[in-house]
Amino acid sequence: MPDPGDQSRRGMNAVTAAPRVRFAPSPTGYFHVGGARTALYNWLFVRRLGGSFVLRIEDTDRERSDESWTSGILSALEWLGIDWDEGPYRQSERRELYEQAAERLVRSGRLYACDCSRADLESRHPGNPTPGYDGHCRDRALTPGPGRALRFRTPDAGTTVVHDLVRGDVEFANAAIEDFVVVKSNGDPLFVLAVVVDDLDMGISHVIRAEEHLPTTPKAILLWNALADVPTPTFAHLPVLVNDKRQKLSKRRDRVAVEDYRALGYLPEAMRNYLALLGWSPADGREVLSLDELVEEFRLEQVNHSPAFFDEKRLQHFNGLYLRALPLSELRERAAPFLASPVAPWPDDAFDQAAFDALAPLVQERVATLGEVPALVEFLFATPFEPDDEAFAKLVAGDALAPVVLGQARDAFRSCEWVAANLKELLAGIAVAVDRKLAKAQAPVRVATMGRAAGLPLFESLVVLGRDRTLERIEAALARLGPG
RNA sequence: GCCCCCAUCGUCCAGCGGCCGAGGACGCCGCCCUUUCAAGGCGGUAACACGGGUUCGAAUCCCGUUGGGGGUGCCA
Repeated sequence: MPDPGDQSRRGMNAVTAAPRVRFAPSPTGYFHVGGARTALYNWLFVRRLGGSFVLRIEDTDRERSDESWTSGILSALEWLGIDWDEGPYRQSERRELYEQAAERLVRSGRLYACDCSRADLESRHPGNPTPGYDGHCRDRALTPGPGRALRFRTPDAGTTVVHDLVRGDVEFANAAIEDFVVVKSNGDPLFVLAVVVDDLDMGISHVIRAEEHLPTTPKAILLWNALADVPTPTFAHLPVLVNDKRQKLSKRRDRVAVEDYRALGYLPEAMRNYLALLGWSPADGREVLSLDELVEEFRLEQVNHSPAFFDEKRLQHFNGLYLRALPLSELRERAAPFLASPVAPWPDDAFDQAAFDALAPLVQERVATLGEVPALVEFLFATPFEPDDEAFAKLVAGDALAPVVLGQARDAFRSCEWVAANLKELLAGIAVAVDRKLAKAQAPVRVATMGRAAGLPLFESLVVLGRDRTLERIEAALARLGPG
């Protein structure tokens, strides 16, 4: 009998044939960036080699899985531009395959029935915090049936080696691998069985997934070799993504849903670029790479070994780069959803595309995400217009010269030619008159007309705002200051 | 507890025995530019966890320690 851990046949597959990979998320929560990176690495790997990307939904846990999570995963993948060649397959629809495999393994003696409850184990090993299964039912020859789980009879000796493209060979002593459950006592197949049966059935050549799966891989290999006489897939275990406490990203604890970033106005190409660089970098050190360049340069063998922190600041940097590189027409299209209901802080009929377009170039170089766009142009569309209280208090009400500046600006703006250079020149003159730098003199005018202490360049903005509204707002500010 | 993985600036990466008195990027700080804010330019800050080996020579190889992480009894 061959050593079940024997891997000598490995390497015969997928060397010349096109690789087949699978991305296999479980629909038990929103899709987070760690899953997105795993999907991306699978995708990059297989695209250059002309292979196939299979999408498989691992929903064997009926308690925790939900179809709504599945649709979220699919739309997030689409948004990122990660397309699939097959699927999505659902493990919940493939149950028969797992049952057949389990039957075969029972017949060949690799699986045995077990009726030990958790309490039984505890009573046999009181106080033992975490022992593995003790093999109690191994030789009891129980008949499989309801109320009895199916366990895999693991070898007592020898070693199972995981050949990993990222980590090299990782060895596990078979003696340390307990007889693990493969089918629950209620008949449901467990993840480890379903995955192996599917990978086998789908002809998967490379299993590229997060490092958290590495410890269960020897079990999968044992199972695989018990089921079929074909080489196991090649494995690649990617370093996990961690939070600021260096713990694995968790759906419950950490707010890192791909959908959230989309809603905040991150571009998929920026997200992709950033994600690709989380755990890998091209040989030449470039950091901004197009999709084609990523496909061309990406190598699993170059993937880092240590966990990476998802740094939103850095993502933001990449997003800004991509945003600024967009042609204006494209920026306009991408920004559109953020300028309309339900996102925009103004009614749809208050929006004026031409006004936005006029300021778009100035907007473009000031935002890191599309979500920041509305705030910059809100002064054009907000109805009614209300200056920010804090800014008004500080830069208008709190400035003894503000009434003078505002009053003179109103007078000067009343009849001049309405172009930016003119407005600037007029206000510069007022600045001189009140003995101030232009930078400080423009502050009260900015707050009165644009509502905020900082934002787009003042004069260009006023040109688009128009003379009437500009004068109205200055009057309103003066009125608010009251007489004297 | 046991098994496994990992270990270079705060963060993400480069480094695969001499080119390293450690390089790039983000962040942070300063300066310049400037109608605010950005963007941009320039400069600065800051790391090989520790201890043993191996070697003429170690961030790079080996061992150990420490630290971090992951997995672990019918989740995936």
